[in-house]
Amino acid sequence: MPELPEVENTRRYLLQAGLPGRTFTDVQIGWVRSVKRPSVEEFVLGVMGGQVQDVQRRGKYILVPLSKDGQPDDPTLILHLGMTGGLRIHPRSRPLPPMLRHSFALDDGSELRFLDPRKFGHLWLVADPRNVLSLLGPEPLDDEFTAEKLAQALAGRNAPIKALLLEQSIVAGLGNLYADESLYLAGIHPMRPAAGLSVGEISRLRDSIINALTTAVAQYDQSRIEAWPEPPFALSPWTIPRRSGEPCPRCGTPVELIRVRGRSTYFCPQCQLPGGRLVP
DNA sequence: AGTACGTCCTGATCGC
DNA sequence: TGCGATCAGGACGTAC
Repeated sequence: MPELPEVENTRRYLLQAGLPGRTFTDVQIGWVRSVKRPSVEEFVLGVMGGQVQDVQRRGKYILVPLSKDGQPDDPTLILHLGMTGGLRIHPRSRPLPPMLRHSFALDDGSELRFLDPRKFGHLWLVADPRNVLSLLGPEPLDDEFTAEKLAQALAGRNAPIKALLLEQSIVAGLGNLYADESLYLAGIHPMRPAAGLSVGEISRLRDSIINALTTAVAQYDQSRIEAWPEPPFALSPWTIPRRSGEPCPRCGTPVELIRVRGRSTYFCPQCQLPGGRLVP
C-alpha cells in the first residue's frame, strides 16, 4: 500500500539511518523476478562497490544514485515498493525478518533489507533514471502540479475520475487510498467522468490532493521521529473511513463502498454527490 | 487512443 | 473447529 507519503517517509528514514556515504559490499536477490533491468547478474555486479550519493523520490519510486570509482556513467538504483514492500537498515547480526526478499550488505556491517510479502516490488539499475520514469506525470508536491496541468491531463477523458487518479501519468504518487481521500476532501464523486468536472472542481481536486498528501507526510514524519530507529507502522493518515457504514466525519452519513475498475472505493454519498455540488 | 480487465503474489479474513 | 474461497491492489500486458 505504499503511496507517496509512505515512500517519502521511507526516503527520510533511509537518510536518517545514514545510507548516504555507505558502499554496497554484497547483494542477495531472493526473488529474481523483482529485478526489471538489467539482468540479475548485471544488476548485482553493478550495485556492488557502489557508494550511495543520495536518496531521492519521484512518485512512488525511490532513487539511489551510486558512485563507482568516479566512472563517467554512474548508475542509479531504483526501488519500487509495490503494494507490500518495505525497507529497513539493520545490523547484519540482527535476525532476518519474515518476508525478506533482498539484502544489500553495507560497508559498516549493516544491511539494507527489502521486505515484500506479495513480491510486487521491483528493482532497476540504470544509467539514466529517465528511462524508467519517463511516463510519470507531475510531482504533486512540486510547483509544477497546477490546476491547469491537471485539467489538461483530464481533458477528453470520460473514465471515472477515481480511475484516472490512479494513473501515474496524470499525477505521480497517488494510490487507491489517497485517491479516495483526495476526492472526499474535494467533495467529488469517484464515478464522475473526468471530462465532466468543472474548472472549479479540478482546482479543488488539485488542492485536495496536495492537502491529503501533505497532511499524511507530516503525520508520518512526526511518527517516524518518534518510532526511530524503525519506520512507523499501521498509520491511517486519511479522514474518509475505509469501512462501509462508518459515519462520514463531516456529515455523519454512512460511508459507502463501491468498485471502480476493480478497486475498493469509499466515499460519502452526501458530501460527494454523483451530479456534483459545491462544497461549503 | 481511450477504456476495461486479467495477471502477478501471499497473508489475512470470510463463510459454510 | 477447520479449511477452502475470497479479498487486497500497483503497474503492466492484452483486448476491444
